[in-house]
Amino acid sequence: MNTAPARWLSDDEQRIWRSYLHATTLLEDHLDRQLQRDAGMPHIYYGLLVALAEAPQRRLRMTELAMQSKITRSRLSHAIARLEKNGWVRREDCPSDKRGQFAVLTDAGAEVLARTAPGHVAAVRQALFERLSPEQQKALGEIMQIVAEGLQPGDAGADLPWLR
Amino acid sequence: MNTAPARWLSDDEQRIWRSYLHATTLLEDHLDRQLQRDAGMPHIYYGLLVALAEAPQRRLRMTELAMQSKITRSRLSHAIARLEKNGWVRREDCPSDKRGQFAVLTDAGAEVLARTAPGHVAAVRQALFERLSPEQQKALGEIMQIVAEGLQPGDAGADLPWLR
DNA sequence: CTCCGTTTGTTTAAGTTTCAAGAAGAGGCT
DNA sequence: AGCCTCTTCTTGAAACTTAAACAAACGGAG
Repeated sequence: MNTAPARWLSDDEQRIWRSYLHATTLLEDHLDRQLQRDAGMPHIYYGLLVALAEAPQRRLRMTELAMQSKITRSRLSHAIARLEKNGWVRREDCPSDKRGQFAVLTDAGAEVLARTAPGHVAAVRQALFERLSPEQQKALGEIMQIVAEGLQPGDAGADLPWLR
Repeated sequence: MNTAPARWLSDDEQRIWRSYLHATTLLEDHLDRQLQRDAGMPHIYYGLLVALAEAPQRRLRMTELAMQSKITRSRLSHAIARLEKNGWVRREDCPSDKRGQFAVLTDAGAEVLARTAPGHVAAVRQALFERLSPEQQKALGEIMQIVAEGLQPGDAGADLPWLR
């Protein structure tokens, strides 16, 4: 229950918020379609492969991968099951913690990434970076950094030197 | 087929893009949870009720509602079916076009909106506007406007009733 | 008027995500 | 050792989204 006077959004704020909603849903749909068509998987799954490709030994613990990707472990479990069925990822037991599992990028997975990354990058570039001035790009980065930090306090300053 | 040299993202661009992905997924999850808890529906469904509430006669043709909300007609069809089951929306035949359907906000739907809007606005405010300077808010609006326009050319400032 | 391509909205099935519950190991405490 | 609690990851069912196929109605051309 909230006794404070419910403050609505100003006209400016409403415009900004709606632009945000439109742009983010359109962009997500756009990239999802692009990747579904060219790589046979949705955007999030692609992100999982990227995270694995960048990790040492091409492998990550399930929990760490889930956190990096901002998804629940449950969702990750299903997702990895699917990627495993595609032969792009394989699971390995963790020797030091018998509860643990590693998700490991297979050669086939790396190959899919190598084949589809250029097209995806091009799509991102064309939909976002090519349309924004350098100042706007910089502002966007700062804004999104602030928003993310606000919603997930604690993972920030750790490895983000540019935020001070 | 693309013969151009596949240009990867620069370090700066990568940081910006990752911040974007993190922030947008976190914010979407955050608002989805908030609305699921307080209003019993996901964010998109809430947006449909808002669109109807703002429309003349509290009603919109399915196609128009789908376009305003940036979703497919198929998805809308399912969504309205669910909202109808909740008693928040009802369908009405269009007299002038026998294929057409109106989605109409019911009193119960309006009541749900009135009850839950303040909490939702507060969540948006707290997660976004309270953390950004006026300049950043302005920049965000411009950036998102550009991105949306790029992905859906033709619906720009043209018809935005909320634009007053 | 009939034909033909388009628009409107729904439906089915397959895939994805969420939620709640649960199995199993880790780790501490007595 | 036994017990308790937390963490890790998985499972199954329900909800949601997507893609493709579809029926019905529209509307223009011949």
